Order: sequence, then structure tokens, then C-alpha cells
Amino acid sequence: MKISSKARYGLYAVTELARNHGKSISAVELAERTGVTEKYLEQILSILKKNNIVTATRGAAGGYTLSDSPENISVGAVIRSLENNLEIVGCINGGCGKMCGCTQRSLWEKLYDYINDYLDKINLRQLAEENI
Amino acid sequence: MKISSKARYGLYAVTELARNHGKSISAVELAERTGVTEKYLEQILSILKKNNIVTATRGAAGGYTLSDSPENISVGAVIRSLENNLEIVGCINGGCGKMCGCTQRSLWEKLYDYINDYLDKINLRQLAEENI
DNA sequence: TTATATTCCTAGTAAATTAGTAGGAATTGC
DNA sequence: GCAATTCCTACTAATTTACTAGGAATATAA
Repeated sequence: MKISSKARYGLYAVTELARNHGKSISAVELAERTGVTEKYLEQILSILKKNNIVTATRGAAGGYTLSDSPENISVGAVIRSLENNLEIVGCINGGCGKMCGCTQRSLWEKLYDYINDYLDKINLRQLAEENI
Repeated sequence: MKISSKARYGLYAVTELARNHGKSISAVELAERTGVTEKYLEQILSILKKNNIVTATRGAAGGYTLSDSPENISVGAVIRSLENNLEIVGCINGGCGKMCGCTQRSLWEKLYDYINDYLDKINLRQLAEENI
């Protein structure tokens, strides 16, 4: 149960975009500033684009920008885009008489709700200003 | 960011022990009831023993019991024993001028505190009685 | 129109972690 | 002594994560 580096790297990138809101920053530039390799960061940014967190413009002088102002983008939205397994455990042995996920279901459901609530309360502006 | 099956299986096992508090149950028996293979469950139980969650007695008629009454053992204690990565992200690029974990440190620290608080509020008795 | 800088797309590989298997030694109760 | 058990350790398989790589598509500017 840990945060993937993909999610952390993505959060680095959008934090940097939040600090420069309005400007378009290329993947190369973001890679340099965050210390993540360009190609890997491109993939991460493409996921963020699909999830409408960032907007990309192609061609020379292109790059990435936040799709909305930093205070309107929650850390939760970013993390949910990049973190694959922030999900509930299903029923493992459906109706087989053994123990199954159902005993624990409510436990994990609530836990994930907690996590999401917490992450949704923090926005990129706060993160950029290290005001958490 | 998901709960490992090791942790879930371990929680199955201790839940079953909680339901039969006082009795000693063998790994074979527990494996049968939970649907986890015996050898794997043995390993899980040995970790729980090291963390003083369960007590084992060897030899014929031996088996496992909870080290304390179910209401005194929190789900958090069980999960922390079995889940390797319930931890804070350290500084990744120490003082290198790139972005590092420190920007996000407070974020993840608080998140993990939240998670632990939540899991510590629930004890094995509640889980056994599905009273969550 | 040509060079250049960028995003975009996809396939592949390497590394790490998780999950599970296996065998047998040590211990205990009958 | 035998049977049932925990305990210990090494190994393998499967899955996921993390990255590498190449090049097509697109846009800008000289």
C-alpha cells in the first residue's frame, strides 16, 4: 500500500505547472525541473491529459498547461488519474463457503472513502505553495 | 495503492481466531476455512506471531490463538504487520535542485496518519461481528 | 517550404514486488 | 515411537511498476 512513483512524478509535474499557471511548459523542460526522464514523463502527462487535468498544445512552442486554475484541481483528481489500484477489494471466492472479501468489504470501502476525501480537500495551489 | 492479499488473508485468519477466541486452531484448519493454502498461511501467521498478534503452540493439538482478546487487537496492528509499504515517501533527490519528495512530504505523512487512525479505531471483535 | 520543436502513439524490456510452492527440521502430546 | 503440529529457509512464478525507444503527426517560424 504505497503511492507509486508514477503518481508522485505526475504530482511533481502538475505542481510545477501550478507554479507557472498560464505559461505552457514542454515535457523536456518539466523533465529537467522534476528530474524525471522525458519519455516517462510524456506518458504520465498523456494520462493526465486524458483525464482532463492538463491541456497540451503540439508543435514548436507547444507544451502543457493546467486545464483549470490550480485551486480548482484537487490532488485527489491527479492521484486517481495515475494510481491504478485505489479501489475496493471485490468478492474473492463468490459464494464458496470460504471466507471472502465481503467480511472486509465495508472496512476497505470506508478506508478508500477516507483517503479520497482527504486528497480531495487539497488543491494544487495549496500544494504549490506548500501550504498543507 | 492497494491492500495486498497477504494482509487480507492475514486478516481473514485473525478474524477466524477472533470468532473462536480461547480455542487453538491449526494452520491446516485455518487454511481450509479461509481458502488460503496452508504453506502460505503459515508464513503469514509466522509474521503475525513475530508481531505478537497471535500466539502459537507447537506439536500435536497445537495451533494458533490471538495473543489478546479480540477487542484489544486493532485491525491497524494486523495490517501494519503484514503490509510492507504503509510508509512515508522519503526525500528522493536529496538536495539536488530538482523536485523532491519534500514538497509532498506533509501530504503523505498526513494521509498515512489518517489511514492508521482509521484502522486503529476498528478492532477484531467488531470485524468478526461484521459490526463496522 | 524546410527545419525544428513539440506532442502523441505504441511496443518492448528491465526491475522490483508479490504471491505462492516445497521440503524438511524442531517440538510436543499421546 | 508416532503423529500432528509449528518453524525455518530457499526457491519459483506471476504480476506490476518503471522505464526505454523509435518514430509518426502537428505546429511554428525563418
